Amino acid sequence: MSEEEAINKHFIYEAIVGDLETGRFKEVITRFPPEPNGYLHIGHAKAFSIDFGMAQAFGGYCNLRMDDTNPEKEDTEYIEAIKKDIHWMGYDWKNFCYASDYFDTLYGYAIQLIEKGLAYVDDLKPEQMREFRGTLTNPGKESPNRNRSVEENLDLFHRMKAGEFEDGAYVLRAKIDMAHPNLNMRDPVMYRIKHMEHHRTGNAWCIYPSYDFTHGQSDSIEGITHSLCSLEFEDHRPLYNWFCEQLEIFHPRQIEFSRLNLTYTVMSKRKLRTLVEENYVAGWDDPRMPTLCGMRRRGYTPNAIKLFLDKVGVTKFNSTTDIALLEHCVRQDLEVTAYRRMVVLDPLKVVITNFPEETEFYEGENLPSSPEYGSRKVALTREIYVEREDFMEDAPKKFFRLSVGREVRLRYACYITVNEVIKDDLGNIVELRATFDPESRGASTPDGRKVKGTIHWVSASQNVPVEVRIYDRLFTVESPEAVEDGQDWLDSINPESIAQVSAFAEAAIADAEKGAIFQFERKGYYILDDSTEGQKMVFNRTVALKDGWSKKASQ
RNA sequence: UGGCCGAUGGUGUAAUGGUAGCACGACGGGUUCUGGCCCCGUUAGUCAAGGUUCGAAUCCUUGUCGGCCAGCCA
Repeated sequence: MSEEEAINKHFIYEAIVGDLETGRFKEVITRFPPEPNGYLHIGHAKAFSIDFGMAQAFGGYCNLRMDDTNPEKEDTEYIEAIKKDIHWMGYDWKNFCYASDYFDTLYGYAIQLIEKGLAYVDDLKPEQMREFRGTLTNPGKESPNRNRSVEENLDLFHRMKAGEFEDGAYVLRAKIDMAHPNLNMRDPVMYRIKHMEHHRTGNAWCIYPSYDFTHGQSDSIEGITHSLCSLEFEDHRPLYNWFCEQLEIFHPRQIEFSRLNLTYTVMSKRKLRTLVEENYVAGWDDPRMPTLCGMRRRGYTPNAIKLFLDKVGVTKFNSTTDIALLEHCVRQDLEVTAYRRMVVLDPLKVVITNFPEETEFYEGENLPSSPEYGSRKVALTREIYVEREDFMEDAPKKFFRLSVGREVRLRYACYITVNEVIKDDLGNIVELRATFDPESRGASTPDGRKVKGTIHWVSASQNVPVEVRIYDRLFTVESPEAVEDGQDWLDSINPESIAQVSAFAEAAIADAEKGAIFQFERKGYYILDDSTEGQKMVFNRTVALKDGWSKKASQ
């Protein structure tokens, strides 16, 4: 179920096998190249699981490289968060690098291309550049500067670097083919002028290389054999290859796969940022966010995420995975790892009238399927709380819970039967009176009679009051990004994606450490929030248990 | 009406010229000290049309539909 599981032999795996067989490469070295301008989400987790996973599968290694070629957008704040999230997922990199480590080398490469007559300095304004580029259906026009002499290009490029020009005054472009059907090949920009401090190189540079002129060469410098990326870079592969060929440097192979999309959420960095900045959520690590830090706070485990990614697979098909699959995977993981505890979320008092004054203690196994994990003592007293929804006055025949005259098992403890319903002046049920069968202590009876229903409960006097945040899907529609005309994607945010209730937990919960995940029996999985302030514990609901009853009842 | 890529049940995928399988979901049943887990069953698919072949999801052609590309973003 974990790392021992056979690896997915997807098309990239097969491609690598092929490369090893033909001798194109002798080893497998990959890289994960995030831009440090946001937090990692589960889509990134798919990407880096492929990067690290393929390296691992073939006995190679993977580098972590910050793609920091644009000082406008990047921030060191994100770098530590990115490292933390990758480590959390259980991966480690061989080398930690920055694209900015290669600025000197890249500058040298640019000069080589100029000298070969394959790059030129252009002073076309951005609007002109757009005009000259042509359109999808029409070829572009060559810039009047395209045939500058090598000497002049060299001089201008040096002066660009020396800071003689304003932002945008000049760019360095590759000289390829203005009529190329792939627009990326129509003399793409290699360097632009930005008088801006860089988080690592400070003010050493006022020209910065573009993605296209950085990525492949960075891969090459690091000896990356397989540069795995998402589908939108397919169109850039010819350019990636062109630079490697013209520069005559080590030539990695770029292979593209489709990104992960999930129903009921959004995955674009821009939209996630909007949710955070416009306070639709409490932050990047809000448990409703698909960010790794959000999912961590929500109670998703690395193993659950890996299980999920494994089921999603790796293809070139643009797909949207049902979030129900992710939810299934967390349940699958937590089912066998999360200790059971009883917590009543919507309390209704029950007085067991024939119960002694003394507290009785029963054993509740932490993990009923694995007794070796031990048990805890559960206190039963004369007054207890049960879930309000577990009582019904006019109950249908199939309602296997509390109702007057119906015997029900208190989990781990004994059998009780409600015989009186107490209401307030408004007719609201405020308390139940019940009796227990002394013979049923231990949750079974000598006569072996069956009780169909078992409910969870908590002592009314020996419990721990806790706060519980019940999270649900962030959006009410499957595809929040597919907005109709006149609608805004923000309109479909689920107003009920968070609800907070005060609950009573059994005493054993008091020992829980932050980040501990429990199954609140019959309800769902909950994690003790890191930010738990004061003495009252706060739990976040990871996911509800499947509920066959409410499904049936609602039909 | 440019280029590149893609298309298998509702969803995500497997089958690499030889019985279309798995998982999720949905539905029905069994079991049960969690209406959970587990077990059993049902549902439902090769985008279309031609061609190659003894045989095509797979190869070829054409078409249809979908994605990406006209940042001095990545």
